[in-house]
Amino acid sequence: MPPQDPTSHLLRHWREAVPNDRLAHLIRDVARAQMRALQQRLSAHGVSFGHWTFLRILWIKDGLTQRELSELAGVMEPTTFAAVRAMESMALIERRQLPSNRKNIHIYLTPAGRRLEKVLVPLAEEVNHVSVAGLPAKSLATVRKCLLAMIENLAVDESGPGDDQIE
Amino acid sequence: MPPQDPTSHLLRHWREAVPNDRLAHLIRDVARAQMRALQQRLSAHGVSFGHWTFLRILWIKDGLTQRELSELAGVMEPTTFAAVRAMESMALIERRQLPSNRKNIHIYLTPAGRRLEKVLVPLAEEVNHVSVAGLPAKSLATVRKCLLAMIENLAVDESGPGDDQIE
DNA sequence: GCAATTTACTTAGACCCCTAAGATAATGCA
DNA sequence: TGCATTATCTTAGGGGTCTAAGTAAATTGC
Repeated sequence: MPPQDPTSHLLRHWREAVPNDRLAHLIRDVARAQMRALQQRLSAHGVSFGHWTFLRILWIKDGLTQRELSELAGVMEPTTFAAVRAMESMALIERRQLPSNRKNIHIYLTPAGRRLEKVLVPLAEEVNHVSVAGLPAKSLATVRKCLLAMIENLAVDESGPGDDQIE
Repeated sequence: MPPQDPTSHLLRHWREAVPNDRLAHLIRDVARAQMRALQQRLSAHGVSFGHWTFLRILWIKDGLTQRELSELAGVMEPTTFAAVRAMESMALIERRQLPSNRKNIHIYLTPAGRRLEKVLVPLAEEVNHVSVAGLPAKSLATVRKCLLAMIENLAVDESGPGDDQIE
């Protein structure tokens, strides 16, 4: 029985042929493996990974506009739009227009959406826990610091050439 | 002029509201930022990010079957199939059946596909270079080690419950 | 007050990745 | 040999993400 799951392929791949270079691929593969692990757990509750991203934000504060939600999630608006539409049809959220502004659409959790917090958050914590098992806190602090620095470096790269912003 | 690029959103997001937890999201965001950075550079040469993944492997060794290519890339076969079909239509690769086996399809680089190596590899190296700028080699070694351990942890999680393999 | 600009949501289309299932060739075994 | 099993490629369909462009409301500036 050959291992069917993608993460096993990944594992052999990295064990057998790690070029000293190509940190990017390693990061990407970890991201995918983590996503799959969470997705698998979420699906038992009828929630997709994409919804999780937005629910997390809404549990902290709802009533945000789609634009605000997009910024907080770090995705473009069409992505948010699609997720919001799907979650609305699942009755996890509601979209309301306030009389003060007919353009902005505010997203509110329904009771069902709010209830999911207690169910879903432990699943994410479990994935986090599983994935860092056996790793010293000090190393993880280094990982966090490096990843954050990489995001900063890449943000400069992305916005840098072309439009030099006034910061 | 509000910053339009997603990485800037990400950056503010992580600077302003880093929960001590949620390493997963950080990893995911770095992966996306890196992918965007490379994609942007590749697109100048008419190559998509998906093609890059497979070209990298084929530059090292071509003539692989789609199955083998999938394993090495760490993706499922339909993903490989779509990429291979696209690259064939771009004349970067050729698909050949050997007389010994009419089921297996072997993927070979065309001269055009092979030539891209010299053009594209430096772009990936540049992204790597940009993203780790200013980070000490020792920290990066820790990052690499942790990420590899995380892949192992997640692979166990994914294949573990259900079918206990004989290893 | 109204035209021009900006902002926010939406649509359309593309790419990457997955799962599930279909088609066909190769292999194993009675 | 011939049937059952397995392996490989393929198709279908869906989710998540992006860019580019369309629509409509709000704001700005004359």
